[in-house]
Amino acid sequence: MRQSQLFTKTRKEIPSDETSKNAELLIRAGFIHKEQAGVYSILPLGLMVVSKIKQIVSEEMKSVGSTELLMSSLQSKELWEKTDRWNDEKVDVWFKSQLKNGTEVGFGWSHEEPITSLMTYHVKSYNDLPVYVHQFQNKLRNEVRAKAGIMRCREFIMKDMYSYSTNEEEHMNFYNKTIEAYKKVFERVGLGGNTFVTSASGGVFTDKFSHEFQTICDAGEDNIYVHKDGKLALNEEVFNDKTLADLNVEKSDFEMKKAAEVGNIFTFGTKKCEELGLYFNDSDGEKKGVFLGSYGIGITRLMGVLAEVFSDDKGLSWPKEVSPFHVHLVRLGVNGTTVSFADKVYDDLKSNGFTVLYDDRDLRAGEKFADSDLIGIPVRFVISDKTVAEEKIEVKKRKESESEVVSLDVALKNL
RNA sequence: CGGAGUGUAGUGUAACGGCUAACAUUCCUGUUUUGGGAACAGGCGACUCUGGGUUCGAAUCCCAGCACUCCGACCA
Repeated sequence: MRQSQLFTKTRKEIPSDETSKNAELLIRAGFIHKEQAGVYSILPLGLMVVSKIKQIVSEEMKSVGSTELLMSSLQSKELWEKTDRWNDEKVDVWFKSQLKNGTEVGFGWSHEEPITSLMTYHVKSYNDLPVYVHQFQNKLRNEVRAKAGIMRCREFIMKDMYSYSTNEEEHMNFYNKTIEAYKKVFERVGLGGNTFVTSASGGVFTDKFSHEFQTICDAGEDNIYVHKDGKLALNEEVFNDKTLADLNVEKSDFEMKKAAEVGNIFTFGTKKCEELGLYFNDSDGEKKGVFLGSYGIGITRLMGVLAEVFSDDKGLSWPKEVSPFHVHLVRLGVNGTTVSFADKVYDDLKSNGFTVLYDDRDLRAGEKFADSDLIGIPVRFVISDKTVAEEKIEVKKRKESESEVVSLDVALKNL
């Protein structure tokens, strides 16, 4: 798109009410807008990043056999009472309201209950299982304290996936496939090297262990212990003598790191489905409870982690896979030849299937470069009165300081 | 939810209890400029978070509320 049509403005000044790097940069560059503490609107550039992340997650979820749906945000009290999770003493993040007639409703902070209830209408037999579904949805959680920019919000986008299996073995098969799929997600968004699968407690979800995906990041809220082999990692909450003994490892082989939880997976077992009346008839005619698993990735939090990890003193620096555009085409100068050449390159890039942010504004070079660095598209093409004579383009990568002047054909190889 | 701090043009800051609340930036007009956030001139923009109180006089002091940030507790 033409940058002259992008309504968002960049800011030089750091917002005084933000101290986290992710929020500072994302706000300054025009990716998000703060509405309240822990509540952010997503602006066009931010939405492009969110869409890229969603696309990657969606592809990987589909690769393990999940189909996408979209649950409602308003939820009924009765369902959550069946599993004893309506009570504010049990779940303290509920936002609740009531209908005009006094009926109480909750705003979805998670969807195990409603989606399991939904499944009772569709799952009757072992022939109907397994079922894997996921959605991208705005979760509402009444966090006592929002913090760290978009890392912990009261409203945020989450991918949640649910698996319904006939037995534990079938469940574990999917669970393990999902671990691999999650690893691919984090590799694809550029965080493969610093994201660890860690064992953690199940929290309010389950009595069993769960697995978290933790990305090493100063803005994170968790402390994890990474084993020197680089493969095993444990959350602080389960880093104790018993766990170490169970795993047969030495405490001294671990190093503590600050990390942000970008994904997690839980095994529920059959209890919740039984509480909500989700049973199936097995091949021998026996009625059995369905085996449930739950799998989350915080999409907006992931954007925050990406901003934290991929940025420098000049601004954001997106990995190629999640950048809002493939290339930032910066035009310097307004003489006719330069403009028409830049317009042509813009059209050529688009027709080659690339997404382009075309800085067609009549501003000085310094301001354009500063904006370009701040927004952080990985590749910049500069067209100016200097380069236009030979119909060349100056290519500069966001992470590098040198640039080269080449023809369009050569420049394309950088994308 | 405990503790600490901060609320002044869109943004970032200043102003001893005392003149029309200042400066920078953004934005608007114009001139000149055009490879790292240009220069000059003019202009718009603030009931100083809200409500009380002290005082001849409050952005400034006091109280309450609200908002925001940080620390802790909590936490997918």
